[in-house]
Amino acid sequence: MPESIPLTDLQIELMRALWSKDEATVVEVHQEISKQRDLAQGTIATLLNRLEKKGAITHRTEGRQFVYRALVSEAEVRRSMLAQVADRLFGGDVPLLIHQLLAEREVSPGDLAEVKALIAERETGTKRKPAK
Amino acid sequence: MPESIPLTDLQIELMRALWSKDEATVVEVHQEISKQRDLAQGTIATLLNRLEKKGAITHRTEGRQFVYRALVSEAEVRRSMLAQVADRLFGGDVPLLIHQLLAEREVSPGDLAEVKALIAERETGTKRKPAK
DNA sequence: TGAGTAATACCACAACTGTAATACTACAGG
DNA sequence: CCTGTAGTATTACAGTTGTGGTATTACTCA
Repeated sequence: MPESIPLTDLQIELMRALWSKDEATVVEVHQEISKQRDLAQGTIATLLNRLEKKGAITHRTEGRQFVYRALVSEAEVRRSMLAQVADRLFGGDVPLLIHQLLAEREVSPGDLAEVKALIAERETGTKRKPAK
Repeated sequence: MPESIPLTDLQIELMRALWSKDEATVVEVHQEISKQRDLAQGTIATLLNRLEKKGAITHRTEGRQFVYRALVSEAEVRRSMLAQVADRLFGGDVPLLIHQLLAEREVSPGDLAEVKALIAERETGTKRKPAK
């Protein structure tokens, strides 16, 4: 596991912009972010810079523009951040966490069915999880 | 909903110490934290101070000691942080989140059963969710 | 070829975090 | 009464974050 860089909210927003399109110039990221909040383009550039220094992204140069690309995948970040919350806040109690989730938000019947299917899978071992 | 103060990891650890015993002196919190990491007592005092300034905790004075108490409940923090992750990182996709959870960690059969029960509850509307 | 313009680089700044040394204060025991 | 000591307050400092102004650079088009 790549040693899981911790990301702040804003940083995650930037990463999302990159994840959503694989590669993006500063301007593109800026546009993406602008849908949510109003930051100067220079700010975005600085933030991307810092993310690069932390190893979360890279860039290549295309003409005079920088084209950024994520180095950590969305899946990795999801994994580590979720694990973080599950462990530190729920003491690893997965059912409790799921309970919280189901209790506090609208979940469509279709989604419930989906979750049930997931559980069935786990139970029958259909999708074998590598024996530890 | 009390406007959900954001907490860092260390801060959550402090809060956990308080949550676990309802009230605690600086020394007690320090002892609790010492199980995990090695911080000076003065550091703990400073951190508790800052948490108080942010409104996450209060204290009363007992003799020359401060007895701290959490103002935000563990449940509230769980709620808001989980919502945070669910929304910002999973785009609100609860099944995806649960999938991640089940895929990445050991879940006992008992826990699976528990989760199934939760879902059944939701489905039958035992705990009625207000029709949207 | 010169000027406008679009990009990035560089620098600044305040707030917050992690961490602790040091100073101050008040009680307990002699 | 004086002093050790246990406890809190004050101050410090470096690193990170959020934010943006200003300087540079390098195309593009007349």
